Amino acid sequence: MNIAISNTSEKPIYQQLYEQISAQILKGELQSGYNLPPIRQAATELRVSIITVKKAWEELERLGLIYTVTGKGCFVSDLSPSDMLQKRKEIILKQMLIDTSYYKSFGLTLEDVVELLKEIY
Amino acid sequence: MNIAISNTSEKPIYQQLYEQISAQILKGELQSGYNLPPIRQAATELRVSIITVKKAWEELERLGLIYTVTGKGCFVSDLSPSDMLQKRKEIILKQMLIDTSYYKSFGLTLEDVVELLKEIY
Amino acid sequence: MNIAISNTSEKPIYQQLYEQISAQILKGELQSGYNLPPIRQAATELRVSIITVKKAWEELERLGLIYTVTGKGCFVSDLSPSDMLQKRKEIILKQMLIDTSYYKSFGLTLEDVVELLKEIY
Amino acid sequence: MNIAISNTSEKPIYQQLYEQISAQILKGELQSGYNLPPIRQAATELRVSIITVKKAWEELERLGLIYTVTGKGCFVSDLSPSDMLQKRKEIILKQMLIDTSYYKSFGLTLEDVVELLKEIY
DNA sequence: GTGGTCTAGACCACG
DNA sequence: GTGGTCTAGACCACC
Repeated sequence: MNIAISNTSEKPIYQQLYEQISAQILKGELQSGYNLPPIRQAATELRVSIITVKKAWEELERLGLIYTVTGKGCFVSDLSPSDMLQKRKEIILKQMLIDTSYYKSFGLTLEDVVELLKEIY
Repeated sequence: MNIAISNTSEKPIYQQLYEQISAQILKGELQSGYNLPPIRQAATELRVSIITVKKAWEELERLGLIYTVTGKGCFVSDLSPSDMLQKRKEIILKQMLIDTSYYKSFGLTLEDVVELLKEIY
Repeated sequence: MNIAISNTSEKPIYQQLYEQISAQILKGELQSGYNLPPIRQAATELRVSIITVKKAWEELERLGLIYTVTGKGCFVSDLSPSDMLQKRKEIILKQMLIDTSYYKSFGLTLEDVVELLKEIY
Repeated sequence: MNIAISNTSEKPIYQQLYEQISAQILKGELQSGYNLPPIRQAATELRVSIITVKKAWEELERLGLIYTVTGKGCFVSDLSPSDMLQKRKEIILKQMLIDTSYYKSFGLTLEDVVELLKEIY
């Protein structure tokens, strides 16, 4: 569990949390069955409220990335590599559609975008 | 003035406003000296609050894209084509840096991103 | 808004809330565009926490039954009668599958269940 | 003893246990005098805690479906067929009252419910 | 005034 | 010790 929280970010904390964890799961850094830290422990370590952690965990469960066993803990779901690729693609494409509509509003062509990307990536 | 407002969007309305107008200015659709509609009129037409329009206009002024003449109205600034290109690049790169950091968090390479962009652009 | 809360019920309060409201929407008692009471007002009237109301409203939004306009309030979605029938059926069937599996575990046939239902309905 | 346990279910494990066993007793699958497996053995086989099994057995005793002989084990009670029918009806009706109140909250008539039941039973 | 978020602390059922 | 829920009160952005 390697999480960076920014209190000054525009993004809500719980969203920062589930975005980072979902990325780690879909990259394979957190493997199937991995036992997430108890929400209270995570809350203490990250210096946020229990409810904030809970909200992030709930979103991860809704995405099918983790499952909860009351009284035992939360665990990374058993996803096949193809499931993971599929989910990863879904999540990224969703964001990319927003990004491209922004670029398009400035009149950028695909070539413009690719060129700029190469500069900064 | 061709603006689309979404009430249910996550983006605040004033931000939707100034993003769309700044894009139109930097694309050259709204040319130097163009007289923006009076705040009250814009508010009525767009069915939003006067305060919301005021905030958007203020942000545009802060960006140097428009200037206000008290009692006469707001006008698109006189930017040279190179200034406009420069500003456009600044704004887009600022957003693109955020976008790419998100892609990177999922472990995507430049090639991955370009490929996905080609699919949906 | 006619809601009954039971603090002694096994069901969490937020669930009681969204179940009752979703039922009212799908029965047509709360019509499209109906402005739900502000969460703070609802919390005060129902003598529960703001967060509890928020959680219920969030679930309703997730179900597509209401939508939120920040700064303005929450409103019942514009569902066609066929959409409503569809959603109602989905929700009820989901529960009914659980119920029937319970009846089946006792060896009851469809006829047994129907007969008992007629007795108590 | 043919029991299926779900860790991710909303129902507590001890409840899953006594519901399934009580159903088996009342269906006649477990007959009078049947010696239930020792708590420790059941716990091992079902991969749950001893405490959990104990709680389920206690609930069954409370329902009058089994009795304990200290040092010898737990046995299915000697119920007459009419007693069993009576108890079975009680338990099922109790649950059915909850179920029907839910259906009623959505405005369903007896006919609606019966029709849906026929679809899925 | 409205929703959006967050905190700190509490009680409960469950295992 | 774990998750599940709830409270009361607070600050913020937005309209």
